Amino acid sequence: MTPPTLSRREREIMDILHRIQSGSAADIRAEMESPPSDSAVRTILGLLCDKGHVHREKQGRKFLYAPAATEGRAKRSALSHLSRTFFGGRTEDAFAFWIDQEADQLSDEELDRLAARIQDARKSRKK
Amino acid sequence: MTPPTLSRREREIMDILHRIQSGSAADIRAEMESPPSDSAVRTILGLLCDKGHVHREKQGRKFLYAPAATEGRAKRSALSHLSRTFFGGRTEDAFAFWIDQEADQLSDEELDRLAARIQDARKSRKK
DNA sequence: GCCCAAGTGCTAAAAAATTAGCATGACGCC
DNA sequence: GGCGTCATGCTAATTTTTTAGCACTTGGGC
Repeated sequence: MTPPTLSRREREIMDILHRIQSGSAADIRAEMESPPSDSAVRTILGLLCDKGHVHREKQGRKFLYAPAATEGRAKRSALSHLSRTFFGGRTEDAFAFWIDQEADQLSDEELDRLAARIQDARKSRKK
Repeated sequence: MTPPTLSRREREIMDILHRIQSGSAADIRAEMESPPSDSAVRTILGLLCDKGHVHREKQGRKFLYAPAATEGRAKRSALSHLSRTFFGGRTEDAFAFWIDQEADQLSDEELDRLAARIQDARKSRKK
């Protein structure tokens, strides 16, 4: 579908950024598995800024980097891509699969909260 | 976390393969946005086979390519990566966000089925 | 003000990915 | 069997990514 537009390292960094929300070049480098040099990381960060995927602002002496898209937007996009790729876009199927997978790890309370939330969503929408 | 091990085109092809389940080199090429030459596609497919991500078997005159991992395993892995990247691995948070996002698009029946499935899962585990 | 440390971007080299061209092998048809 | 078509896998060239080195800037302490 929409072709991946990010290189390997670029994607790795975007993932980290989504995970940690924001951080300095050094913070990001610290999260990489086999980090290249400092300057290599900054080069990629620069590219991501150019492409508009990352926003940065001066924070004292250093830069603070963060995903340019709002958190909600990024989440929606990731969820939607996953749903299309693995479940033909059928959200219910995706949910169902996930629930079956995760049920073992969740407590009764968590499951109850989830079920309740579904009912809430059901009511509060429509109209 | 675990660094992306696939290049741009490799990932694009893996996504397509997960989407269409299996297909010939030509089928896969047809799904790409700006497809390169035939042989370029086959080269990448070959690499993916070498790396063990793709399985292929002779189907008459041509090859049929498919993801090497079982469908369930691939789905679990994708879901888990997403949950860790965007929700700190807190599955309940991920669910909750998704439900809120999708509730509008789902019918009452679908929501009910989902809620029911949660309760089923809750009962059928623990023992 | 002067220095040190931390942080930066640029540049160019190395490595990896992407690509097309081409020669080869299999299949079906006449 | 001979021929054309389709599909394949190499090979080698091009393009993109990834990388480190280095010189420059900024801020804080003394």
